[in-house]
Amino acid sequence: MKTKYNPHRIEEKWQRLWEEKRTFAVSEDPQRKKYYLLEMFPYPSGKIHMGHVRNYTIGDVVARYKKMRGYNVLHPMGWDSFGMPAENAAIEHHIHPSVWTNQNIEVMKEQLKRMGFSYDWDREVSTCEPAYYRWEQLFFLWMYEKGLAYKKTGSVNWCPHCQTVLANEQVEAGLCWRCGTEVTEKHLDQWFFRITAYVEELLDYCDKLPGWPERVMTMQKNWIGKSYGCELVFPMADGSEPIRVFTTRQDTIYGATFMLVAAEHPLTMKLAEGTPREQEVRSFVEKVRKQDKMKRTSDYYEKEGVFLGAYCLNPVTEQKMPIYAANFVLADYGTGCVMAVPTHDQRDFEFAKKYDLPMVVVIQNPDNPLDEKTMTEAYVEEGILVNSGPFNGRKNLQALEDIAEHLESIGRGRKTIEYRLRDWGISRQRYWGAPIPIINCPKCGAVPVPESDLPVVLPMDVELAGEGGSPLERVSSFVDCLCPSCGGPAKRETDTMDTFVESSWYFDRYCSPHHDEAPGLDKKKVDYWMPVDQYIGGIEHAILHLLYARFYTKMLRDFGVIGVDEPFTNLLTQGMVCKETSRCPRHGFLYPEEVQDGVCAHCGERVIVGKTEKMSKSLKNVVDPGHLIEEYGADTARMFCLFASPPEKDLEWSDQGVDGSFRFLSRVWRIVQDYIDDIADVPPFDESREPADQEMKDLRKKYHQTIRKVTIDIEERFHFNTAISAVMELVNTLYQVRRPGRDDRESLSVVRTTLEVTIALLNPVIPHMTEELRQMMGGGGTLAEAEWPSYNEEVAREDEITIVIQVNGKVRSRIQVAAGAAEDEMRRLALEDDKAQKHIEGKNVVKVVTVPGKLVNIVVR
RNA sequence: GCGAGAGUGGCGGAACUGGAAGACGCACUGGACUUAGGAUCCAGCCCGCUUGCGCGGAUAGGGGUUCAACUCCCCUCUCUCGCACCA
Repeated sequence: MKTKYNPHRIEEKWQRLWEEKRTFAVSEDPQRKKYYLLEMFPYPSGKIHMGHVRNYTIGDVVARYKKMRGYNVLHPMGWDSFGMPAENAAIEHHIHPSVWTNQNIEVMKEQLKRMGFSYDWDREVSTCEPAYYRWEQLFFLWMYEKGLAYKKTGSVNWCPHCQTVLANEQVEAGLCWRCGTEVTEKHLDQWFFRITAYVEELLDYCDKLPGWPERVMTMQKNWIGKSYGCELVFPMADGSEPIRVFTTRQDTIYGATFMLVAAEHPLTMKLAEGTPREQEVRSFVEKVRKQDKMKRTSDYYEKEGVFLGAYCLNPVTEQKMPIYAANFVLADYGTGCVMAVPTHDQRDFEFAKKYDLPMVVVIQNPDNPLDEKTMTEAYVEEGILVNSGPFNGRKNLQALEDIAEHLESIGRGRKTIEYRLRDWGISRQRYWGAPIPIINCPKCGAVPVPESDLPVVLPMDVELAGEGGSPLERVSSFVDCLCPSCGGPAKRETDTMDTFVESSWYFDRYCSPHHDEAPGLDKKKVDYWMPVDQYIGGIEHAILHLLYARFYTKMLRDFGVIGVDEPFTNLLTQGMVCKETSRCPRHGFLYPEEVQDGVCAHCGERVIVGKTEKMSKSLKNVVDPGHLIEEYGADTARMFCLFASPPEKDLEWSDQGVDGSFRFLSRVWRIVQDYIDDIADVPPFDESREPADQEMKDLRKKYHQTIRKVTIDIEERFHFNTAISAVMELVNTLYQVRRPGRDDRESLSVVRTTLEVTIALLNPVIPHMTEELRQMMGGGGTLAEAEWPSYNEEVAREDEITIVIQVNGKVRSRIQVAAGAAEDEMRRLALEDDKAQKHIEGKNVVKVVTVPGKLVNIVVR
């Protein structure tokens, strides 16, 4: 019986079957080795895109592979379902965020199921449900108690478009990371998580996670930005409160000739107040505040400042140093004040030149002596200390430590460490997020909601108009409440939490998704599954999400809720899905379906093909997975995503590539159909024997080699593209084999096993078709629950090898030798070889290099 | 500017620790089968000279180490990503 490959019928059939049989449902089994495979959960934005398809296909292959290898595999899926788009949709389409979100979840869940991913859907988690965020609120209370959550007034990044506060990390080059609007400054009371309490451990473990890509670790280290230095004390000339600065360059202290203060620093106005300069300084500060918002328009601002009319003293030279406010000094790094050493810092140099301030060389260039009067830029290299009192003549870097100690001994400084990392601002003036469980009482201040009153549920009856402020402020039934402490009238906190909080622990929740007792995590189950063995997701989360999740994990560990130090043992950051853009001179960017035969479907103009970029709606260079499945089926979509490039690289979309993948699937399908009648009642090959027929012997060897190659490619490198290539070779080989006669049962059994191996190896990639073929061939059960094929190293080994003969490094001939040929033998055969002889003739053989199993190189002169 | 990564046929990509450059696929060319095919099967396919065999050149460019370099070292160019006044 021969049938045509009909992906839809097959795929829907097996998806139904897996669901009915609960094939991928798992529970803790201490007898078996666990494997926790996790892909970053999606935001339910509407429907899935190719980025999801790729990410989840990669994960699914690993999950299915590990299952076949006998692991107890946890492979969950859920929804990062709080966030601004739901609120924007509510404003635009007058639909409640929860309705919009749940509709999207339904659609996307259907799509994921249609892709055939092996999720345990019983563990589905949706972060916008009170059953989820109530535990987050509980953690918040614990954090508040321990001082890990606190409130602070501060200037924050404000996006006028989204009407919300943004974390530093959400501001990219002065623009809102979501909408690209220019970010302004606003002063508000904000909630913060004290991530800095864990800064050392977070940094430490950067070197203890060998399963993470180097560059992600580097990015995290840079983000944390640890620097060793000194806090130095500069007395004021008039004896008032001294100025403290942080520096990593205490070796240049003798060259510090003036002092810089951040314009926004309180000290700036304090020093200027009541002096004739007050007006001038005030307008400068205003100017800098505005400058800040124009970050994007200029690469670097021109360095500017204003003299504050005051002086401090250099702590070692006792020289008077004028104090300036400057636009390039950061208020929130170090102490907000900087000692200026114009000779050895480029910024200070430019500043000194502009305002004609004194310069003293303190690090001399040994090769090319410096002179303050002729220098055109700061000297920032190493050198010999000069004009530095007792430290003259020493190498500057080697004196760093001694100078620090000297300053400490005279009470003018101490060694400190400074970090770039700031505490995590989690307040959002938004509706669609987890409420912060705090009540603000006019008498008692901020009072935590009692644990027994959790969850603080987001009210459903809310009006979303899109105007400023938090929508929750207008819901009096939510806001007005009684103070848990004094019983008087109070107001509920209306800020909601950053959605990165939800994604900082969802992987823990997957371990016991229905556990409804505090703290929402069943320790025994979490201990069994955590940590995540393999995490897969986009590089765009290299810093924020991953750093927050690491922080949260350490904190929950310290709360005694979980038992691991780090959440993700191995991390794979997959590349983006890209496609060329198409553009019509009249209609702008076009969707692929708006282009027909190279012309615009609307006006017939020739389409301009642009460069390849990440698929995005704005460029319209997107392929809808829905259409792809409709046309080719899920198996082809999966196949293409894996075959086109290795997972960590960007994937360039190619319609022809998709065709090619489909063709290969058809080719596999056809060859099974071709043999199906002949092998119907033939058993698999009995591996304890050897086929009599040479061709069958070779075919058997080939499938053993293929199993080996595919196993290694998946196991060691996740290189599915080369694994698939290997199976393609096997299929090609089978096509080449002379067809055995109907009564040649031995040869047919080799063919049967070849087909079975092909199907098993491809199962993680194209699960539907392979299940169907196995069933057609008379296999029982499902491949999903079958064992990964094994190979015999002995059989896989080549018994004859091609040896390359080189003369002076150039390939001149190739010979076949037995696999175990001795070096002498190889050498003899090479020297006797006719083709090699021609190149040796008349010359001296100087040397012969033999590499067993590879080559012989004859060096002649 | 600093840091990380990359650069291989017409294209996507192979080549693990230095040992046959270009696996596999796409595109292209030819053949077979066909009423026909954009289906399928088979074959060819880095470039140049030869047009059989053979020879030479090729892994961004230049230099080096080595019997041997896509692979290691130095310099230059290009691209991508991250950070970007962090004192």
